[in-house]
Amino acid sequence: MRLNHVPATHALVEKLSCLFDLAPEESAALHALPSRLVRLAGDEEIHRAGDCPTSCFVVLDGLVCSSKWIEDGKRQIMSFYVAGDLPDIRTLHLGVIDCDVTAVGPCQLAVIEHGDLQALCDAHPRIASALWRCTLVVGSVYREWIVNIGHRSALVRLAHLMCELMTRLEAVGHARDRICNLPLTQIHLSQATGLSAVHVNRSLQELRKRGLITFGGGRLTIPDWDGLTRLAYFRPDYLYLPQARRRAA
Amino acid sequence: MRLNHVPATHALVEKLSCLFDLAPEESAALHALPSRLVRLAGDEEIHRAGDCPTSCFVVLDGLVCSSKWIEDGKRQIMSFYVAGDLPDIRTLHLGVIDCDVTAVGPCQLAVIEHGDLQALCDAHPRIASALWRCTLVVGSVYREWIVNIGHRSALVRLAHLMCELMTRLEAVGHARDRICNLPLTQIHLSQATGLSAVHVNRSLQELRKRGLITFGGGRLTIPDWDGLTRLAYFRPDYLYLPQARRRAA
DNA sequence: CGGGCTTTTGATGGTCTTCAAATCCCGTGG
DNA sequence: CCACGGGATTTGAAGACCATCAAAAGCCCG
Repeated sequence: MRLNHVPATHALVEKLSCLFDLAPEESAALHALPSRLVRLAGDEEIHRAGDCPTSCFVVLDGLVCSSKWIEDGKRQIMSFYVAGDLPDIRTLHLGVIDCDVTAVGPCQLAVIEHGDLQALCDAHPRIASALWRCTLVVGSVYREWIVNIGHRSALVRLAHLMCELMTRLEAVGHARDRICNLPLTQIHLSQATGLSAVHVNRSLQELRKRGLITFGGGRLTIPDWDGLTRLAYFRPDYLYLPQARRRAA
Repeated sequence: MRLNHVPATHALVEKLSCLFDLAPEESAALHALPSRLVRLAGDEEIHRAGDCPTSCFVVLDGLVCSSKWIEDGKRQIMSFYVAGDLPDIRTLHLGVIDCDVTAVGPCQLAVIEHGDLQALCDAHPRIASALWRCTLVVGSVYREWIVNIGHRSALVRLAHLMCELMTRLEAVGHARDRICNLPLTQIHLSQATGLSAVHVNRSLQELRKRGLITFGGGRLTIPDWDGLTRLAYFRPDYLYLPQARRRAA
């Protein structure tokens, strides 16, 4: 809970400078943004549906997800968030949050008070625009998930999710050579894809048998990237990844 | 294609005044916003995936949807838009659009150039915030669709969609007494729910047999609202409908 | 009246779910 | 060091739900 101006600043500058050239005063404002560092163990709840948070956070490290509990005791995961993402920035404008937000594995977050973030947006419209844009990209990912869950078979659905996560982790430098840490259980995967855990298990075996992935122990490897993307019909356009700076990092 | 300052203005003032009290200068700015009226027949394409639109539009009347064509020639509808909605406002910040936007039935739209909308946002941050909020609500609807498609049975899935559309149409005064015009075919419903058209047909019959809905000929009636919402586990929270002003209209 | 789209019906089969139990894995405590 | 326990993974078998294929019937509009 100690005050620490470094973490959020760094992650946000990193993120926003991919979207547009930060002016000196914008950089300065970001550096002045107060934030506090929070560490969480796996499966810790950050927000519960119905909460009215008064702060937002940036994921510095680890994996976060948003989910809803369904009427029959099942859970649907709606999205994952990786380093640099702002999972709950919408609470700045919506107030009540309509889903749970949970740390999947051990996480490091930088928490920013709504007031500070709002002041930043008021003073720097281009930063506000960039944050707006971030929420629009998240919306685009939702759309792709609707496609994935609505129309694709279990095998393809899982393959697509693997492609997405690997691509997003690579984009922020958390994956290299198609290898990344991914603290997901097969149960998480079943909740994210709308499949039963048993069927996820069998589909994963099939993907492994085809030599497309290695997955287990919190680690994902994709030895045959072309094969997996072809199977998954994966086109990364919907992620709206900034091309610049990616390789430089 | 004629210039007409009335339509977009009126719809936007209507929409935004639900979210916050418009200051006189904000009202004035909205009234000064140039827009042109466009009428479309059913099934007319507004944007195609990959386009880079230079304008946005407000739905004045009718139904619009966004959709993607899947690899095997099928189509997934990701969302519907009713009067007052801004289906493509994200193009203001994202540039390329990643899905098709199509008129479902006959529509009336008010088109606004990106430049004019951007100028409005620059000059009036509270309007920009309100528009941002609108895109966040759309995101919330996406999340609920992921839940719906991912975890609910065909019958419940359709029931939920009916509840959502009726609620949204009522909120903008386009439904009364649980009756509304809804120019959807069963094929549209199948594309929106990820079900086969045949199964949609059978599920609709079941809903009718239970006395929950009447649907056909472009018209939806829900004689047993409580029964339908109970079946669908429908909780309208995720729509973030403004309570005020609704009844007054 | 005819053509095209939508809706409806029937029959079959595949994908995925559910239930149940065994195995594995890993951290904990005796 | 090993026994224990709980969660995760794996396997098997049965059946539900939904997709697919095919074709008939209904409907609207030219």
